[in-house]
Amino acid sequence: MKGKGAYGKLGVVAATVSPSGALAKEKKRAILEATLAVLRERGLSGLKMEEVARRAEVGKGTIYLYFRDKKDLLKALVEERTWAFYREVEEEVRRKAPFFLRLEALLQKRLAWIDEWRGLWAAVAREAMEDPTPWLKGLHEHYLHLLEELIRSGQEEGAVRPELSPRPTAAVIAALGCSPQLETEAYMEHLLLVLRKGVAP
Amino acid sequence: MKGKGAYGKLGVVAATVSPSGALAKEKKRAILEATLAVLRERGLSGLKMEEVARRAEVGKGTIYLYFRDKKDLLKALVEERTWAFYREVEEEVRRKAPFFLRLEALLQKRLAWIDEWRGLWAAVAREAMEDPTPWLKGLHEHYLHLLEELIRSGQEEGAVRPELSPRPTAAVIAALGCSPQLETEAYMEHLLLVLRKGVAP
Amino acid sequence: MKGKGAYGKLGVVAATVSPSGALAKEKKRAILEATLAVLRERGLSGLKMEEVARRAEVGKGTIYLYFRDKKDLLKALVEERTWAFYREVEEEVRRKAPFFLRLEALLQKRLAWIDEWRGLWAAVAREAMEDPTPWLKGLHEHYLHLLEELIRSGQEEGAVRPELSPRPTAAVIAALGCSPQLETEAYMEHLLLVLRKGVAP
Amino acid sequence: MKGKGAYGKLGVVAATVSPSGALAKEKKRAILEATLAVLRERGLSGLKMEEVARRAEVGKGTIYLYFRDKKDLLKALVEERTWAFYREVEEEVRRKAPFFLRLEALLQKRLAWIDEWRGLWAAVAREAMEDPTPWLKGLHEHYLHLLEELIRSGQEEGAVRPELSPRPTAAVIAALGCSPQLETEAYMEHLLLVLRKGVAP
DNA sequence: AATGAATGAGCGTTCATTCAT
DNA sequence: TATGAATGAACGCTCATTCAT
Repeated sequence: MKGKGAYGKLGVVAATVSPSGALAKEKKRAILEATLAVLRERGLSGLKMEEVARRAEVGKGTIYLYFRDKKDLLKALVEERTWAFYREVEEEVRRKAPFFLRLEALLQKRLAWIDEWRGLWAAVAREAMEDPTPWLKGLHEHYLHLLEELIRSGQEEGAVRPELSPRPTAAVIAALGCSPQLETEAYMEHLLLVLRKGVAP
Repeated sequence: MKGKGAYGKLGVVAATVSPSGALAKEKKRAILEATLAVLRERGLSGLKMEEVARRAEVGKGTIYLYFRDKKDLLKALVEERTWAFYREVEEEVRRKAPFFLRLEALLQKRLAWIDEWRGLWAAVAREAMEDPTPWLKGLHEHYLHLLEELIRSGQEEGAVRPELSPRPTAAVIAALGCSPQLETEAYMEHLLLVLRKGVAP
Repeated sequence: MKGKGAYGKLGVVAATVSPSGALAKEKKRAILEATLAVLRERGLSGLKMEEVARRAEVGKGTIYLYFRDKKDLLKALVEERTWAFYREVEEEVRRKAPFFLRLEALLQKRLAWIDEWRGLWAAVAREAMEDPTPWLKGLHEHYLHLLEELIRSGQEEGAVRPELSPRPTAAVIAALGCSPQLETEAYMEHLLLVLRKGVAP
Repeated sequence: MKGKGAYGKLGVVAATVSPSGALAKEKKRAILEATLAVLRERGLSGLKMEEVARRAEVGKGTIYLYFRDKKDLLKALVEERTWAFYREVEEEVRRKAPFFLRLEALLQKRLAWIDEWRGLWAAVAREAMEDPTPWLKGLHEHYLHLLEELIRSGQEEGAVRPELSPRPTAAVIAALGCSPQLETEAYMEHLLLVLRKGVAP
């Protein structure tokens, strides 16, 4: 935060200090990907900037052209990955397909996402932000909205019991896979049982 | 030669049997308690041995009389707290009381436990152990058994729908509060609806 | 500036965070001495904490028990050395001895001091403080006062021409050796000529 | 292989003869000027090549077309500025004008020069050269010669007391403003008193 | 000639761990 | 048993320098 003054003569001062351009985006992506990979393999305390650089095949200093510091890198990672996941969920929710197919695909994505983080998501978010609580709340709210939308569309489609209120049901679905130890099979079995219209609970 | 020098050649590793005695136990407890407090306040990367010592009102070196190193301290913390929680759950499960009272008390305890860790539980466990997966699986299995036992006793008591299989239902209950953002109210509402015998789902 | 909280049970919280005690003072002194030595040999950009530690025969981390950071170390050095010099000057000024003996001794001390810093004094002061100007002004004012006192005592003693005003004369003496290149011999010759009562200028 | 790699094998060191041409000279000047500006504002440790480039409105790499490295840049700066000052002094010394006017103008220039460097001159010189002492001595000798010449011309003109030897007097004048804290008013007062012929000292 | 993205050696600083007391 | 001053390996980050364009 020292000398970010306007560079060059053109007023095209990028929003970030980062190098701009198409292949710059590519490099940024590579760094984020490497970060997650190291995080999964070595855990939070095993996350060293040097190894991230090695993994991303860039110089150590290069990371600092794209991210202010380690904290900023983690923040970018958490945000980017979380929104990417939500975009996928959104797509799935709005896809033209029978409710239970969409539900299953969505749950698979959720599990993949959980697995991707190995339970470190919350801890990384805490490292990344001063007070992560409001941000986390906001994210979760967004997720719940998507799931509510899914339930409603399932009810309109006639696949889901109409007497279920969307919000609590969404909350239950949201809980899936919060911990890597959950028995996903059993969880799904329960969901199918509870949601499916015309089946005795 | 101070610092992190070679760990005792000739196997003369000072067996960390810990000081014995009653007030020694008390000191150990104070250290573990301080560790969790610092963890909650400062996060995983903010956990410094020095601050733990200050909080526990002992010297920095004293911690090393009770725990081999930081990793060992974390391991002890995770184990101690987790088993303490399971003991409470067990007690609740076996208490002589109507099913739904026990269920509610249990869910409250679960929420308190979740809140206690602020989502750091998994990350701390990863710091503490080389390969945490089997250990975590074992723990969770134990928890599920307790919940299954609860469901069964509820069915025997006639409070829970007999057609629910205990295992999947236990899995759903176990998921409660895995993330601090879950809507616990909604979650409970859903559970009551689904479990309670004689109520249309 | 993180956790300076009260240590120990005794309320004897030292003014600094530094370890207190007699041999602690000794260590602090050794570090400061080493700092100046490195500074003289390697210049400002050649001043590495590691070499200071090696020179002071302490561990690198030990320096940080006595000084907050490099800047703080430099600040302590500048202050300590400067005041030490002024104390010597003061002693000389007030010594019971003929004026010209005191003047010569004082000028020798000044030269030793100048040589000690190798012209880096001002640069080090700038590294050490946010805005060094007022502090420098204050120091110099103190020095000028001492020299004025010297002139006046010389005049009372009858050794110095009474028509010289003390302040300007003090300013001229203060200028001696500001740069290591000054010809001290010539400078002294001039001073003797100008000051000595009863000698044609 | 980027970074600080081996300096051209086979002696293919791009002789830093600098780009030639008129506007090339202009660019070199801009870089030197920017260097001094940054030095004054941020001090020696705050002197970053990047900021120099920004100030000079050239690319960072461009600096390396005109100067071998940072050290070379500093050396060029010290030399250029010092000689420029001496040229001004020389001009003043040889100007056709009454002695005391020339003296005053010279002292003003000296003060401006001192102010320009903010006490960093010696430190910068030390950064710039391996062993700066002989070079500094040479410079100072040149300055003293000029001042001696001034004194002599003042004596020939009949304005300066003939009994003063030029060398010591030159040394005293040279000392003016060696430190930014000197009381220049007082210093001048003293000089006028001492030098002016026909005035009782 | 000019540029600035990329690099990595190097440095300041932290903090888990030891051990003399 | 208890302590905290001392240590140095390790890590985050900087910035002079290079070189493809």
